Amino acid sequence: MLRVSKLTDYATVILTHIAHQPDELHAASDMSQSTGVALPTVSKVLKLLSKANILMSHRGVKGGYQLAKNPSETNVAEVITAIEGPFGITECTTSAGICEQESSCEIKGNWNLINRAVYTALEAVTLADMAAPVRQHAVNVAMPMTKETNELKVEN
Amino acid sequence: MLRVSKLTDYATVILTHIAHQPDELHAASDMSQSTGVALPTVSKVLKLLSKANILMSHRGVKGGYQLAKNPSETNVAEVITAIEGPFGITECTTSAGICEQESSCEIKGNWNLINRAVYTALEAVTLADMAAPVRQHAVNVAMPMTKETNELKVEN
DNA sequence: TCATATAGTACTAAAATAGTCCTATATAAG
DNA sequence: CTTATATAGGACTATTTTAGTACTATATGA
Repeated sequence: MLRVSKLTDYATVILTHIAHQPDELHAASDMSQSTGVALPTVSKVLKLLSKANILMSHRGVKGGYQLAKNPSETNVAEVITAIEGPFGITECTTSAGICEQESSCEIKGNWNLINRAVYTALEAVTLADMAAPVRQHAVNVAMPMTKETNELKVEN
Repeated sequence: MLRVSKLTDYATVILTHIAHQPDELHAASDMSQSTGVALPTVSKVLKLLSKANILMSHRGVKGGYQLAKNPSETNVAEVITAIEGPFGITECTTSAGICEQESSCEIKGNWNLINRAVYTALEAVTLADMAAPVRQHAVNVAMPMTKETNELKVEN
């Protein structure tokens, strides 16, 4: 588990598809056909992406959706946030004040660090990366939490 | 979103607590009191952790739980897996053959890379880290997916 | 002005998660 | 050897979240 929702998965598939032809308008019905996802569901996803300024929409006859930015300027973290809301690996990461134990929680700070690390990893992957074949990628993640350093260091 | 379950969160709190006194036995009822989580729920978590060999259990009077290994030898990724099952950021990452589009999916490979990156980030954080105060940590994540390299490179 | 496409919202159904309870088994102490 | 106490394992219920659908409004090109 620790899974993105199905709608988020659809979103990445749809966006990758659109990224291959960034200058054309793509109607929801076309996207439904080419991805195999039901039209109402595709529409829901496209609306959410549009609201988050990842897609631009054009109404009316010959309308449709297209990317709002270059494929390299939209990343996976943004897509997840657009579909699922604020990014948080624990409840208290997103919204403070819900957990009763929050004030005395010893590990809240560490969860925040982990959250940041996961976010950074997802932020580093763009639509351009998703549209490219796999073999041309490099993944490099290191997250040492040692006692040698004395300050929080997050690099993107 | 992209959230670990509440039970996983409880698990980390409980394990961090136990990590402070690794040589003592901790009864479920004690853990319930000190964490504020209901006893049946705490028990459920402890059983799952025990089954995954993260905790050792002792039955009977004066029984309880203790860490099966050193705090530095258990990491957050293991804890998540113990509570939530196999680690997978998308459905197809965990179990192939469920998604109908899998055979023609263009982005499956990229999701696998992302999954690996997230897992590596979580794997790098141990119980010893969680039990230590926040300021003594360093987080360093880089995940360039460029066209310059020609092979998959994953470093832990 | 009409056909077609998105916008927005509300609703229903399904699935995953959380939480509880009960019975069995092990063990230390009296 | 009996009893109190603790975990083991499984089944079950309730709750919450997610997925999916439907309907009405609005924009736009022909």
